[in-house]
Amino acid sequence: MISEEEYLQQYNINHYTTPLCSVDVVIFRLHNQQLQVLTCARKQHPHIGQLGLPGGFIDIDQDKDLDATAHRKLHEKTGMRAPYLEQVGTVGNPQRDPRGWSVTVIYYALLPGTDIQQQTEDVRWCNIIGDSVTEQLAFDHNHLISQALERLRNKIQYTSLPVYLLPEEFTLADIRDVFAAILKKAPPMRSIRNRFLHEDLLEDTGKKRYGSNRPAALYRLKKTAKAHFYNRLYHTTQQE
Amino acid sequence: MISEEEYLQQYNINHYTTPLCSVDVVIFRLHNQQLQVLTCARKQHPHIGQLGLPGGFIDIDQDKDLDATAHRKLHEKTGMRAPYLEQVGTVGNPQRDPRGWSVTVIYYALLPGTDIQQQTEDVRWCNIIGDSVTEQLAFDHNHLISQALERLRNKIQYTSLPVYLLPEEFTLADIRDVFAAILKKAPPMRSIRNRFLHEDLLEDTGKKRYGSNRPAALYRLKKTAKAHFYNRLYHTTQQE
DNA sequence: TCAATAGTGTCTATCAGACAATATCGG
DNA sequence: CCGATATTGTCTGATAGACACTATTGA
Repeated sequence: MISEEEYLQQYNINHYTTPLCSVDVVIFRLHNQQLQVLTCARKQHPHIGQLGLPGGFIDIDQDKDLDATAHRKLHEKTGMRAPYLEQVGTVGNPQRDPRGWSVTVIYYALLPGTDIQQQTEDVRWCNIIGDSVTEQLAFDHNHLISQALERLRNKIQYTSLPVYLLPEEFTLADIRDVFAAILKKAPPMRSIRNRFLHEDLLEDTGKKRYGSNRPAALYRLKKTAKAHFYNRLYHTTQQE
Repeated sequence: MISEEEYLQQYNINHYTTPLCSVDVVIFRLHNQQLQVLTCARKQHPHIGQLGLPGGFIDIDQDKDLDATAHRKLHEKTGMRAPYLEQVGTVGNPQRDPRGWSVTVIYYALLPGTDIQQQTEDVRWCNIIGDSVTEQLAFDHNHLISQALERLRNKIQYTSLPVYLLPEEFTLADIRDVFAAILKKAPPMRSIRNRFLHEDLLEDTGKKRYGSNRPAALYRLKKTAKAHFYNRLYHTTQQE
């Protein structure tokens, strides 16, 4: 029996058959009331040229942990730091990648909403229709989007996540519109109001948004605010 | 530029530096009102001889997906199929394994409670004290237990999971005791009763458990019952 | 009978939601 | 003024929980 020192000295991961291991990030944003996911054209085999999620292999030298890998992928494609990033889960099987048994850790991120067309370089924002995007993505990326979306649809019902999809200043009706965009239905304004104003979560900017109606108060997330968890679900927005 | 066929033909995962990838399972049970986790002595380097979670590498030839790996590990160590198994998340960093950057997918399982000592072969049931076991486990396995336990502590507050830690027939007071064992506090019996009997989840066996007091009705999970999600938390058991 | 635990009745608190009433803008 | 949307007031319903009361066993 050899010692642990000797074992580690001799150990070479490349002598073993291990699965591929990657990280994929589902980046959501709202664009003109439409929920979108960022995709980019693949520059390498397999599925070269096809759209896919930002993601790929862990950089053994650079990434200090899995979250760092996800942050890095996000930053490479958007140049931004996301106000919300969360791990969804991990899928692994021999079919999802033609190179063999492969494992990928799924993250999702929420970016502040925007009405501005930017459409930079090689990235493309795809509309969410149903439970994924309509484009045929590389690997099982359509399915990964479904999983992230399912988490998002559940989680907005008992957390303050909707505000992370909005610009810095927003009205309560904007929150309702986030629900409508993501769930195709929204809780009544009374309920949204009760919830989001009751907690010490938002602050009134004092500013108003004007239209041809009574102006709406503009709120902003408090600097100290963390993602907030409520202890009930809405009734009107539950899936059955 | 080569074709995808050529690329795949030439592709050999062993030419790349990829992280280690494993699955670890945190198997919970209740034993005499004490929450326990199954550990086993490691038979190989690294940390040979030390206690660790059941788990290890994916069997590329045998496992059809990650869940299958988790089920296999569970079955190898317990000879049982768990009534509840769920993926918790995935951790990865260069420190957790002396062989290098490593990723592990954490699962947890709930086994029916038992008062019987079995203590077979090489496995050992460790008591949960605080947020992990007191034994010093291999790798970061104490920390993996904490993560699984945190999920369990949250999830029993809005689901029917407590029943998966009980034997086939149980009383409502047994459910309360599950809460007490896991959270060190329990919701009032009135609330447990309201919740578990209101849904179409349990059925009365007609049998009673006798003691030196009024006998308690024995219930059983309906065959058709899936894990049930309630839409509120208990108030008295929330962490703050 | 008593001790002990099971189970019920009833009232309160919290919060989602229905719905009506009122407020404030542009035009 | 009117139409539109914001905001408030008030009542109802669901359900957790407090608490007192009743039920049923063994000793």
